[in-house]
Amino acid sequence: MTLIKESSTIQENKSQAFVACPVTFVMEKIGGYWKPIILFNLLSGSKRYSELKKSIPAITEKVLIQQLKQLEGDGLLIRKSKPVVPPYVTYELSKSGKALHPVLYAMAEWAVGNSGKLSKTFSKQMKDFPL
Amino acid sequence: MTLIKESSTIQENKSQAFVACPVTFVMEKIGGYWKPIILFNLLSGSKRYSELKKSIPAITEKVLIQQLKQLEGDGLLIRKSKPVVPPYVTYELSKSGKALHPVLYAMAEWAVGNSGKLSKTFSKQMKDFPL
DNA sequence: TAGTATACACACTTTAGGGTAAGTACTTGT
DNA sequence: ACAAGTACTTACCCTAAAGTGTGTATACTA
Repeated sequence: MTLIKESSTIQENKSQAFVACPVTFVMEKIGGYWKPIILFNLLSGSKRYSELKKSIPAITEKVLIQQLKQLEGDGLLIRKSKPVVPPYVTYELSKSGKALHPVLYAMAEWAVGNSGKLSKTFSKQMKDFPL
Repeated sequence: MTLIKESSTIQENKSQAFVACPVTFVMEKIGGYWKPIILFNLLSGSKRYSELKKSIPAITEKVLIQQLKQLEGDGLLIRKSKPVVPPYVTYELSKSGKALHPVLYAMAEWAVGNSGKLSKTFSKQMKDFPL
């Protein structure tokens, strides 16, 4: 995790917007490209690290843990590990993580309605959407 | 606008996730850091370029137009310009842009409920939330 | 005549995020 | 003896996003 330069204008700009706009606050937490996908995959319940990997084949291991750590740090999910060999680690949504359900759901609904050709694919996914 | 290298693994990864996950589809459209904020500011109605700039002081001009162009390109908003001097350009949400309202609203609600100290600030903003 | 306002455009630099590849520790299966 | 599985970690590199600064056309105003 590379440190953030204090003089970074980007960060200053972000923190400006951050206090002013609730939507930006959300983007700070789940704005990373993979985060919504990870949360989406955890909506259906707790999963092992390896299960997540299988669910999201396109993500690399480094990025997956990186994002998981950040989400954990932001209190959106909870990591549970059993002290066994081989390791057994599960991730599940925290209370505020679960509270994101309406957001993810609204996103998915919008995708279904506004994706044109893809809508059929998405509609299938929506059938499995955990309500 | 720099061209995207076809061999880019990132893009391949993204397009993989893109077809598989509705949430990712949404992130493709509004995933940029500033896009939700811009959309949020346009929810209340059409605005001139300069008004947007004032509403979002932290964004630079370059990034603002860049994002506006992308949003326009993705069909989320409509640009209208009057052929006068000085120029008079307004931006407003398109139909699918307006359809994002539930998403933005869900985000804002989540922010109000999960921001701790900031919740008061956000609650004030929510009073002005265009329903 | 110089200044102001508007909505950009362009070139250049910085930064954060993400990708690649390799390694670790320990046990179980062949 | 050796590979395989598990959940990571580390070091290095590349790219896309974002920031900085300057320029432009035109009309109105002081």
